Amino acid sequence: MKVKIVDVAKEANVSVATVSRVVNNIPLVNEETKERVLEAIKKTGYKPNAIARSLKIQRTNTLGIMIPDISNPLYTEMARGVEDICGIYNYNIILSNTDFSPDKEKESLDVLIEKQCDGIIYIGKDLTDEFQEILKNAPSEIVLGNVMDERGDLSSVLIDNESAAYDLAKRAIEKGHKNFALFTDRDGGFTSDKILKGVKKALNEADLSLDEELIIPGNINVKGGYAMMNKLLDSGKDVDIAMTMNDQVALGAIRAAEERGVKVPDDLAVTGFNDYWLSEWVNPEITTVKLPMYDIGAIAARMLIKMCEADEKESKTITCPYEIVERQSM
Amino acid sequence: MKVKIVDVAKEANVSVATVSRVVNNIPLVNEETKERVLEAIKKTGYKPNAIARSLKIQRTNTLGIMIPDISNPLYTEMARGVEDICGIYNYNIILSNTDFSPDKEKESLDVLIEKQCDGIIYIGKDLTDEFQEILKNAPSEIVLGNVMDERGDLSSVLIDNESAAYDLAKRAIEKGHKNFALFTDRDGGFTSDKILKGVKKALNEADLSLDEELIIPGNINVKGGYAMMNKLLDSGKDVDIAMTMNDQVALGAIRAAEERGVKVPDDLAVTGFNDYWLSEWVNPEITTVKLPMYDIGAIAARMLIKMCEADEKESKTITCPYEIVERQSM
DNA sequence: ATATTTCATGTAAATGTTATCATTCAAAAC
DNA sequence: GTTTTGAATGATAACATTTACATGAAATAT
Repeated sequence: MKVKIVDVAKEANVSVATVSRVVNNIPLVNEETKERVLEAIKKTGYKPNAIARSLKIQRTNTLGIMIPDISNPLYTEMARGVEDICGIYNYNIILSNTDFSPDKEKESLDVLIEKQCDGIIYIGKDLTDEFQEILKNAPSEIVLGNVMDERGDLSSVLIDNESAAYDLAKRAIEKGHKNFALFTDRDGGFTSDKILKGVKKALNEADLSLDEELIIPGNINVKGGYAMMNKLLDSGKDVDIAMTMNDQVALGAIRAAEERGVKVPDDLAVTGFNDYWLSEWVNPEITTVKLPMYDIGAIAARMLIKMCEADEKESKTITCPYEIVERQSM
Repeated sequence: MKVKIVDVAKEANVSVATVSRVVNNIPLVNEETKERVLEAIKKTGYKPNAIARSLKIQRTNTLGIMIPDISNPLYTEMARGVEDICGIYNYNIILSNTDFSPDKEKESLDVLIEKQCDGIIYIGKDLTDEFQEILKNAPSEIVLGNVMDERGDLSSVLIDNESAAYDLAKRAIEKGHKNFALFTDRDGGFTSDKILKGVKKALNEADLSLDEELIIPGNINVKGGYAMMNKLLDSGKDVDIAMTMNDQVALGAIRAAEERGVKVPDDLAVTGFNDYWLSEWVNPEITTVKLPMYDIGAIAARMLIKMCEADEKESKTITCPYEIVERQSM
C-alpha cells in the first residue's frame, strides 16, 4: 500500500497539516517538529502525490507539447529546448505527436487540456483557421513554436523564413546564378510558402524570374530530395541552382545529381535550409541557413511558463535570428 | 471559470452521477436523458478533469519515459516507438531527459513517481547497482529499454550487442581483415563493453588478437569519430579496419581518413553500428548493423502497458533481432 | 494581574471525479 | 390488489492533498 501524508503524520505524532507544511517548506513550523517529520518521511518512504496536490492547488506544473514527429530532426531540437527550460523551472512535459494530422491535433489538444496542462506549446508547420480558433478558446495558455498566427493574436516564436530565403537567394544571385529551381513541400504549409515568397522577391529585384515549371513539389526528406532532383534533371531545362527547403532534401538531391554525373556545385549548385549537424560532414558540405531550432523551443517554453505564472496575458511574437552559412554546395 | 461536472448536471437537470455515467459510457442510462446530457456537455463546453479522475480511480493512464537525450538520434527513435504504442492504448507520456547524469536520473524518477505514472520506461546506456535497487523498489511498473539488468530481474527489452559485434567482426575477418582497431565510448557503459567483448571473441576464434593500444576511446558522435581516427592514424600502426560503436562516429572517422588521403574502404575499412538513415546517403555508404530502436521502444511500451493493466507481475526480458547491413565502407 | 500579541499546531472544508448504495417508479408476476 | 422485479437515477463517501480558520500556549505589553 502506498504511504500517504496521514501515515507520516501518525508516525511523527502531528497533524497532516504540519506534515504538509514541512513538505512544502512553509515556515512557521518548529524546528524540532520539522526534524521529527523529516525523520518520519524518511522512515516511511513517503512521496507526495502530485495528482492530489494538483487537484487542490489547481496547477499541475506541466506543459503540453504538440509536435508533428519527435523523431524528425526538424523538431527534435525544439523539443530539447523546451525540455531544458522546463527542467530549470520545475515543469514537466507531456508529449504528443500529431503527425501533421488535423484530427490527431484536435485529439491531442483535448487530452492535454483534460490533463490540466498549465500551458501548451503548439509546434507544426501550419495553422488552419479552424485550429487557430480552437486554440484561442483553450483554457490553457498557448504559445506557438515556429508557426505564425497570421490573422490572430496567439503568442508565437518564429523565424523570418521569408527573409532567410530572400537572403540566401540574393547570395546565389550575387554568385552569378540565374536559372533557379525550387524544391517545395508537396503538402504546402507556412514555411514552404514563405520560402517561395522570399526567393521570388530576390529574383524580382534582380529582374530575374522563376520558371513556374521549376517549382518542384515533393516530400521533405532525403528520398524526396532524390526524387525531385531526378525530376528536375529529367526536365532537361537549363538550371544553375536548386534551392531546397531542408538539408536532408539537399542531401538527397546532391546524391541524385552526382549519380547522373552532374557535379555539385560546379555543374549545379544546391542549397539546404535549416542547418543540420550532418551538413558539414558530407561531401560536398551543404550551404544552408542555420535556424536556431533549439532556441525557438527554449524561448517558447520560457515565455509560456511566464504566462502561466504571472497572469501576463498580453500576447507577443518573438522572431529569432538566422544565419546564412556558406559551405561547398553553393 | 472552468465548467465542471456539476455545471453540466444542473444544465441537464440530472445528478452528477448520471453525467459521469454518460461521460464514461456506462450503460444503464436512459437514451433520452443521455441525449440531454450530451446536449448539456456541448452547450457548456465541458471537458472532464483528468486529474480529479485519476485521483479517484487511482490510475493516470500515463507512462513516464526516462531518456538520456531526446535530441540524440540514438534515442529519438525509441521514444517514437513508445509514443506510437501509447497512442494506440490511450496512454500519455511524460518525458524526462537525464543526460546520463545519475543525479538527474534520481530526480526524474522521483518526479515521475510523484506524478503517479502507471509505468516507467528507463532508457540509458548503463544501469548502476544503486539505481537498479532504486528502480526495483519503485511503486510504478518498470521496463528497461536497451539496458540489461545483469544481476536483477527487472523487465527489459534489448539487443544482443555482443552477438551483433561478433557477427560483424566475423564478417570482417572473412573479408580478410586482420588488424583491427576499435573506437569505444570514453565513458564506458553496457553497449561499449558488449561490443568489445563480441569483437574479441570473433578475433580469438580466428586466432587473431586485438592490439590493446588500438582500442581507442572517445566521444560517441561525429567529432569524436573524427578525433579517434586521427589518433589512430597518428599512431602509425598497421591497421586494416576500424570498427566504431555508432554510425555517426563512423562518418566522422571516414571524413578524417579521407582528409589524410586514406581511401575508405580500399586502404582502410570502417564500420558503423546502429544504422542511421543517413548512412546510405553518404559516400561511401556505411556498413553497419541495423538495430531496431523503434521496435525496442514499441515493445517496451506494450510490455509496460500490459504490466499496468493485468497485474501480470512476472518480469521478462525480450531480445530483439539485428541485421548486418553491408554497404561500401567495408 | 490582565490584555494582547505571536507562534505553533490542529480541524475541517474544498478540489472534481467515480462508484457504492439507496431510492423511486413502473411494469410484471402472483 | 399486493408483491416482486428491474431499470433509471440520486446522494454521498471516498481519493490525497492544501489552506483558511480556530485554538492554545507562551511571551510581551499594559
